[in-house]
Amino acid sequence: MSIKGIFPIDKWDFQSESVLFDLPSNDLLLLMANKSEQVYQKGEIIFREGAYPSGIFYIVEGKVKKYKLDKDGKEQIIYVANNGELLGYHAILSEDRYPDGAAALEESRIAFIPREDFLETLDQSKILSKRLLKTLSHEFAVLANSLSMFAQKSVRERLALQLIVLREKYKVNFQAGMPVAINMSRGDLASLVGTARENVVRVLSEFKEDNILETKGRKIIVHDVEKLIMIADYK
Amino acid sequence: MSIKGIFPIDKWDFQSESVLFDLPSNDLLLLMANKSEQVYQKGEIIFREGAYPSGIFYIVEGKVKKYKLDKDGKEQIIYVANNGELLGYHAILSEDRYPDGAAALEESRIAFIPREDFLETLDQSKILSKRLLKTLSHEFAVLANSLSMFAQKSVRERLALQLIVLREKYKVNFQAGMPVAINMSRGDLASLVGTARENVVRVLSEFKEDNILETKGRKIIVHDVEKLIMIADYK
DNA sequence: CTTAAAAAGTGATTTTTATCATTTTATAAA
DNA sequence: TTTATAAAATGATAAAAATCACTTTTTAAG
Repeated sequence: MSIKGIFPIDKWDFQSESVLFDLPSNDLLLLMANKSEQVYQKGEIIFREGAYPSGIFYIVEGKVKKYKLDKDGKEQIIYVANNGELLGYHAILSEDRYPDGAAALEESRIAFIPREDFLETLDQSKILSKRLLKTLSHEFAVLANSLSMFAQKSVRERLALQLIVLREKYKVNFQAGMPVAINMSRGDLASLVGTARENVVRVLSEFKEDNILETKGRKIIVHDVEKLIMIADYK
Repeated sequence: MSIKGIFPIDKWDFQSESVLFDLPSNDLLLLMANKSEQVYQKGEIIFREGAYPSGIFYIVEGKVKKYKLDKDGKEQIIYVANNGELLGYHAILSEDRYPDGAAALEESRIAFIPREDFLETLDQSKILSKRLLKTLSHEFAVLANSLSMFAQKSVRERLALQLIVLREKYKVNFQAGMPVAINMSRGDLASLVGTARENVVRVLSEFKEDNILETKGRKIIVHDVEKLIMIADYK
């Protein structure tokens, strides 16, 4: 059984991979006319919060964290973007600066599309504009969910929830029953869950005790998603 | 001096009032062809989270809370919408159900625009579509800010911040130096700040001690916004 | 392989926040 | 005005989370 039957994954996941999917070839050609691809190393910054946007990015392969830094430099991860997702379009569309920064969570291949090409294609393509409206409204729902999660759930519940979501993102060539390794540092996990590193480690140990998961170095292998779903949803 | 010189209010405020402003009269006529206006009493529900959207709403006069309920019925306010703002368009655009509920915070006059009229106007009006893209991307920035606020700031800091924002929303015919009364129950304030009612009361008492504000019954009159800005921004 | 540096993990303690019990004050209907 | 009801306020205590100090393990460079 897919996770969709037992957990509402789309409440926690953007759908920006559907923006370019099967776009009319005219539109796609125009959009991609001057694209340039680049490989970002793990930890490398793609753009910084507050910078003026020069274009949008498409994740060909890899994972990217979108985050904000507070004035003490403490990082809060807003979202983990995966293969096929777009980055940086909010700033262009809102005619403002990047509302958050983006950095590679692992070695990632990312295409850059200049601002002008994006805006021109948008101007010509009703379908692109419709899809962006759809994606952005869905993102609103996702962020509203995250918001109330932070306001109302405990660290234990939030960690359980993020592990469920991350497990989906770290699936590659997944087959039922196969283990999934979440390869993320405790620091990043802490900044995603919104707590201190030590608390993440402690709750992970509890989860190990309860045979919910095992850790191999930094890798987290989830064995019992159902239990995580229980913990995330119920007290 | 306006608050904009000393506090980035647009980081915390949507801009959906600009969506319909000065829209070409053709578009506006089409959109408003079948609008119907209704008065909602304080506390009355406009739409419920999870319901299928039948249209969008325009706040002619009044204030509306957008909120989510957790499974124990505990409320989390996502946003306080004011005069001139639109409601309910996310659900229509994402072709999904309402991601949050909406209820009147005070007696409010609200216009309803049927789904079909909204979609038809959107289909014909490039400018409407552009404005929605701009508004939605800006909302992303606002929610990202709220998210990291919840994850990183203390109750005291969050309350200070929300009081600054609410003070702007409760300004009517404001002139420099004039007091502004925030007329909101401690319960609603608590669900906006994401804490228990008792904590809101306690922090408000501290603020009274420090001559930052006074309370008259449920009304909160802010005397020293600068101090609130200090508290919200700095430890 | 060895080893230095970085990351993960543990324990003790403090601080913050939530919860529960109760009193005081405001509000609005009779 | 009186009075019942709801909301606000206060105090004590419990629970959750943050912080600090430290040890152990992992990782990757030489």
